[in-house]
Amino acid sequence: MLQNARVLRSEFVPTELQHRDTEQTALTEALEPLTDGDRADPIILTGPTGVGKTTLARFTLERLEEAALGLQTAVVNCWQNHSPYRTLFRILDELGRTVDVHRQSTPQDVLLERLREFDDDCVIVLDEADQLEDKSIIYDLRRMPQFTLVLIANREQDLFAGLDSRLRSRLQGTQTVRFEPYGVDELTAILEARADAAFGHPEAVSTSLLQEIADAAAGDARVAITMLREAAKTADRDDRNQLTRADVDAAIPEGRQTVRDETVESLKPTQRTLYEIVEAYVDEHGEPMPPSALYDAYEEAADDPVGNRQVRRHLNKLEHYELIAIRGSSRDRRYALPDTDASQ
DNA sequence: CTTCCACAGGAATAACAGGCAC
DNA sequence: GTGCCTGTTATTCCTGTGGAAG
Repeated sequence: MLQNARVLRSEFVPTELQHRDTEQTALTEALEPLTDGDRADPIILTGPTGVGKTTLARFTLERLEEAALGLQTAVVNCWQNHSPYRTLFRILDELGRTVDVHRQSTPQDVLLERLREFDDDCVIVLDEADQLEDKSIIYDLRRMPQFTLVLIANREQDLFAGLDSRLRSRLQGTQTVRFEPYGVDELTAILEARADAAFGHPEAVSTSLLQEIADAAAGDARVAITMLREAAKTADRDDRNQLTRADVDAAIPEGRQTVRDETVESLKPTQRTLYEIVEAYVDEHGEPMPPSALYDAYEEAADDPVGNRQVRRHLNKLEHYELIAIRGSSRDRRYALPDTDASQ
């Protein structure tokens, strides 16, 4: 039944965006000067996950590249490239300027120098910019006149946290486009469009089933599309050309799990061990985990355990990735799972 | 009130791995 | 190969915090 599975990938950029008109207009207008060869001011996109921030940025850049000849773009995910070095490397990579830059043995200063020498107009999108380990590279990039910055973050305050005060005051004046979670109807419409493109025939899935998925996804399009993909995979495997309620009901928890697994996959072994320990403890006891129990369990589980301090560093990373939640200070510190509450 | 304890997290430093020049 | 860069991860040492025990 799957005619075009590609459109069910969450990173797929559709040819038409739905329910993001005001955001789209705002971003397009902010980048307008580039079509005349001028530099545009930085712009910030904020909102929870799965509301189309990244998709809109990519979508808009594609249009812009058609309108402004010679304009270059670089989209970098700072979650996956959180060290300053990696981020700079990725930007150069996106711009095709890594030819004579050798991984690992080229100092960060040289990467910055390469960027400084770059002489075409260019839009740099820092996706998940709040995850940057060292945000001073935002400052460095901003000072280079050929670059226009688009900063994407879940919450504006996370982006500003850890920013140099000079830069903060400058960025505070910049335009922010805020994305709200999709409503059930909006999400259903998005799913409908994807379903039509993915399955050659319109009766493959009923609107009410899509509505059910949209409702379960709580405004997160990435989760919703993943759920639809899981359901489609099941039907495809059984060689059916229609999605059943059973497919959908099974896909709802699966889709959620898949999204989480994708994150856990990218963790380093130590981090994954720690995450699994916290997850297992909370599952079993139904309450957050106290530090001593966590350290003991970790030393038990790891074959070559890392030191106390390093464990804490990894736990902070996990919190950053929103895989665990850290509550309380000093004595009553507890490690929990983040509340999957989408009402923010 | 002082002391102790469990814990957090900063700073300096070391160990390591990839890549380059020789 | 050796030596020398680099970024990354881990260790060691340290100071600070806040509740509990004395």
